[in-house]
Amino acid sequence: MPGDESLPPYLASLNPEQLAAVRHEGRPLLILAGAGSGKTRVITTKIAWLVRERGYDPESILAVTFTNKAAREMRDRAASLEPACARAVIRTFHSFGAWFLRRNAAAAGLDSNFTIYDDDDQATLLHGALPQYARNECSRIVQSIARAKDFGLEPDSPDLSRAFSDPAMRRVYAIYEERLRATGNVDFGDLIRLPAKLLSGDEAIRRRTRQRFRVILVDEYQDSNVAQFELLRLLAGAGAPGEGGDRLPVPPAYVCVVGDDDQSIYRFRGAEVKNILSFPELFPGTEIVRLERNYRSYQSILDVAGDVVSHNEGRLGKELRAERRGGRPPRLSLLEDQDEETRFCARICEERVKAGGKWGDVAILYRTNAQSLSFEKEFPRRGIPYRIVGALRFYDREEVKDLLAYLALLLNGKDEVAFKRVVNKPSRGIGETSVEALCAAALDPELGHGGDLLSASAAEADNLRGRAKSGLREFLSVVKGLRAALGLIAAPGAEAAASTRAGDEPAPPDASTSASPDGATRAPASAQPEDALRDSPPLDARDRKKAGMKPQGEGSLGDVVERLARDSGLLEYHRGQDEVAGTQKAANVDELVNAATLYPRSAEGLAEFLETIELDRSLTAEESTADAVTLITMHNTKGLEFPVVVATGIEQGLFPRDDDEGEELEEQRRLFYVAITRAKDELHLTACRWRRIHGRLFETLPSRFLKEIAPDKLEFAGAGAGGQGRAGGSGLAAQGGQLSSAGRLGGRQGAHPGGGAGGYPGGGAGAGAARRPGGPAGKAAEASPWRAGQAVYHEDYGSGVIIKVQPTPNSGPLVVVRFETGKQAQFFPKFSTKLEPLRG
DNA sequence: AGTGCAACTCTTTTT
DNA sequence: GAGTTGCACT
Repeated sequence: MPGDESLPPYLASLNPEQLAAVRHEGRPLLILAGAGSGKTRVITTKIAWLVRERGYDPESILAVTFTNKAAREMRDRAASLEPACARAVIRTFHSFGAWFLRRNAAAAGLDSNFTIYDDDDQATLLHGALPQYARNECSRIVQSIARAKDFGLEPDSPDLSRAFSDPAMRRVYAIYEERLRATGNVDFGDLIRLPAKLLSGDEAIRRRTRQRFRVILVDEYQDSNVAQFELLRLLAGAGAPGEGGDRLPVPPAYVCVVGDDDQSIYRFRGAEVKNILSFPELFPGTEIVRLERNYRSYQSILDVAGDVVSHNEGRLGKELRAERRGGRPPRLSLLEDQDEETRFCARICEERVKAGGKWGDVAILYRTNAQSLSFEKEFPRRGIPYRIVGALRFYDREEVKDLLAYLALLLNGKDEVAFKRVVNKPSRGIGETSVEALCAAALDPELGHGGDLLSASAAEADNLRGRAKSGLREFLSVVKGLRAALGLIAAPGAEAAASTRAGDEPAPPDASTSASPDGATRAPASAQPEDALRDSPPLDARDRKKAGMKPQGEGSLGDVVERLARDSGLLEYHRGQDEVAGTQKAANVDELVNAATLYPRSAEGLAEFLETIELDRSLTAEESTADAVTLITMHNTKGLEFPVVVATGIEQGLFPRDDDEGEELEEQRRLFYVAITRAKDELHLTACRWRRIHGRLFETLPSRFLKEIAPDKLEFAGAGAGGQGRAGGSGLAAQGGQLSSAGRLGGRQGAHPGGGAGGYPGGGAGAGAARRPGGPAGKAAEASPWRAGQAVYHEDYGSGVIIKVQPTPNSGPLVVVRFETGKQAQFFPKFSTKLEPLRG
């Protein structure tokens, strides 16, 4: 639109494409927003514009993102443009799903106080149902089940093979589902799948929902999976070729999705790039706006990013142009090993600060979390403050999870996973046998406990022996006291706290909702009122803190958690552990108590507290504002930017992995693209010649991605081993040539055992020879029987074939063998007597 | 039932 | 290297 009118200030600074995206309305809109193109600004401004200029009720606007952080930022920024936007529903996909299910719990067959199982809980649940599968097998199966749910597949879906290769898994999936439904809880996949099921199966809910949400915005759309697409389609009431065309008297909602196909990096979690690639076909009449002006990086950095991603096929096509011309080319440093890489990174941080910058200007990026370790060791030594994003999660700690499990059990006595976790914690003499008996009793239809383990425990306690019996009684009395404190059951000798369930319909006198002999009541399974969806969304902990909210009245949830820590004996137990092991467990317990003080002391407060934690597990105690270097995985950097970025470990075998090919390889390339485009001013890339993986040393080559960059767009810094300086400072093109040949080798590493060092321009003959006792690499390689493709025989496993060979510094080659049985194993032929090569 | 030791698997990436 | 599992012993 031409600037022929005077724009209100909040629109005036937008560029023409951004303005067009903001002021678009009507048909579906796809905004292709390149990295750093002001995407969040466009979405938030668009929300404000719809409310202000187009008269939309903020509550009729639904905006979904993929991370809690993005949702928070979007909420804050929209509200700062237009205060009424605070009433819009701006959430992550999963948090929206939870919100929706709580309001339609009965129809979905759930407890309204359901909790959300993480992958660990899922594995525990499955292991309980099918003990013949080992615990770690259960973890893997459960991952596949999650994947199936991402694809929107049910146990009886015909194309379930998309998630499982083993047909026996169909039954396992079905059993898992049955067991999960018995707990009344959900897993992450359910948060998407169940709302979609409700919407497609229940016309009243569908109508109500569509009447409410007239605008649907999706951020990071390239990361959506099949189930999320389904949900979007049902919410919108459009884009359904065929079946979605129901006869509701509600026109389709206005749908606007924003994304960047080049930044799709969650395929492993079920994300479908196809969703964004084919959006225009799935939502007929779609209009596309491209945001290609990058306000973040120098052109020199974008050039590199562009080179890399141009090697992918199947893109919508987009070229980022920097508003900041020029800049120094990114620098590639080929280093000897991880220690040198660590020191290299430290030096970059130190130099930045010496030059007047801040620690916080620098981010160190890596592919896997394990790589953070060497930085964590070295940085404190050198006095470099750092912050690790994503790892070391507070809520994953043993002691914290124990307390959370107790809390979940208070809300829902059918929570088998929580029950098993805490019934004997600290040790009360209740062994596995007793626990299994109690679970069986709870699920036995004849006994009528309806899966409620607390009720079953109370009834069965007498059938246990000695210590188990008294221990269980003890446990039950702790639980009972806490339930009373929450107002879930009438407190003995106190005023009926049950009536303080604020804001909810009064609990019906329906006898079926009251099961436990100790008087525990389950949440009422009553129908939801028509306008249930009118509730404004609950605030999360950060919002609460910011608003200085403290629960009024009769104390906070913190009191309950504190009492739980004391009564259960866990606090005392952990104090003891801390003394023995020098840990901080008791302090973590305090921390959790502290977090809970922001919530009211009620069943609702507790459910909200748990949900916040379950959905935002990255939440650290306090977003520290201290100036510190950021240590972060490449995945976690999406949406962030830093003046200085060091992307480490750009090595073949690590990034990409040797077995990455096809779609997966393209995804890794996109991940590299994301990493590169985080840098505003300065970008460094590092690759080590020796890399320690699983505590073992491997010789590596620079990543094949590096040779995809035109040599003149990178600056090369040599190996610099022992501070010897750069390798051949002249002729970048020549070095690029060497690198290219390295890349070729890298792609076929298995066929060139011991020949890896050729990729390192700075390596020099001396250093290389010293590390290869066998003399010239080529010769040694030809003499060796350990080559990929070689047939072998193993005393225990039979015959197989070598699929990969990795040189190591001291142990000779490491060979990976796939046996005819399908088993895969690695050996050091130097040490193993059981493996021998077969003559072809 | 709980402890201690040896062996084994695993690694991407996260809502 | 780490975390977990399985087994034997107390």
